[in-house]
Amino acid sequence: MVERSEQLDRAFHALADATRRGILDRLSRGPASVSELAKPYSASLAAIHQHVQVLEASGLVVTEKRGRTRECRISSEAVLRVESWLNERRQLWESRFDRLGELIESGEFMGEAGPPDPTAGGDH
Amino acid sequence: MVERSEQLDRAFHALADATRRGILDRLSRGPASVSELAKPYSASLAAIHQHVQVLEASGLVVTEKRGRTRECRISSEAVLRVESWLNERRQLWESRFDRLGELIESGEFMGEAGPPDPTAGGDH
DNA sequence: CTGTTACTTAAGTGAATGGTTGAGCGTTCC
DNA sequence: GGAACGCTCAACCATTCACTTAAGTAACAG
Repeated sequence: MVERSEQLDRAFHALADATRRGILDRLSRGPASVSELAKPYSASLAAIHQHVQVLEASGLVVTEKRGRTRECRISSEAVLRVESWLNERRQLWESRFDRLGELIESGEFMGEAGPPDPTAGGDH
Repeated sequence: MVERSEQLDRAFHALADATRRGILDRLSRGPASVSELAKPYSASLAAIHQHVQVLEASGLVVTEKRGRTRECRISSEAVLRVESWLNERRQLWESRFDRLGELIESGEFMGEAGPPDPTAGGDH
C-alpha cells in the first residue's frame, strides 16, 4: 500500500493557497475552462494553469481536454476523503475530555489528569 | 473576516506535511510535550519544535508552558473550521448535477454500472 | 552551586514553490 | 490557407520550506 499520506500531502498542499481555494470555490459552482478560472485573477494564464495542475495532481480537481479547451471539475470524492481525515481526528479528540481537564486545571484542581490510552493502532 | 483566508492558508499548510499530521494524530489521542511528540521521528527536536510552532500558528494546536515542558493539545474548534470549509464546497458541488450531465454526454449514464472515473489517473 | 533536562533561538543549506516571460502546439473561425 | 484562440512547455528568478547544527535559556535534581 503506497502511502495515502502522499495523496493527503498533495491535497492539503493544494488547499493551502488562496488562489487555488478560489478556483475550487469557483468550480464548486460548476465546471470551467482554464481561462475562465484565470479571469478573476491578475496572475498570468500560465500561473493559473499551474495551479490547476496542482489541484489535479492532488485529485481534488478532474480535468478533461475538449477541443482546444480544458474543462475542470471538482472531485467531491477527493474532497470527502480529506474531510473524513479531519473528521476522524476531531471526533477522536472530542471524545476525550482532556479539554474538561484543562478547564478543571485552569480552575485549579489536581496536577496531571492524562488518561493514557495507548491504543495506538490508529493508522488510517 | 478578512483574515479567514490567512487562517485557512496556515491551517492547510500545516496539514500538508506528513510529520505534522502525525503530530496531530498523536495529539488526537491526548496531550503531549514537544519531546514526546519528537520521539517517533528521526528528525531533531528543533525540527519537531518548528513543526509544533507551525501547528500552533495555524490554530490547530494550542500549547501551554508548564515548568520546563510545553504541553500541546489539539484545538478541535480549529479542525472543525477547516472541515466546515471543505464541507461547504463539497455539498455545493454535490448539489449540482453537472456531473450527471457529463456522464450523459459521455454516454456512460446507463448500461455499465462501472465507476465513471477514467480520468482519475490511478488514485489509490 | 553544578549538571541535566527540555525547550528555544539563530544561522545556514539544498530543494521545492509560485511567479514571470516567451515560444510552441493543436483547434476553431474566417 | 492563415489568423486568432486556448492551452502547454521551458527556462529562469525570488521566496519559502524543512531540516540541520550549535549555542542559549529556564526549570529542576543533587
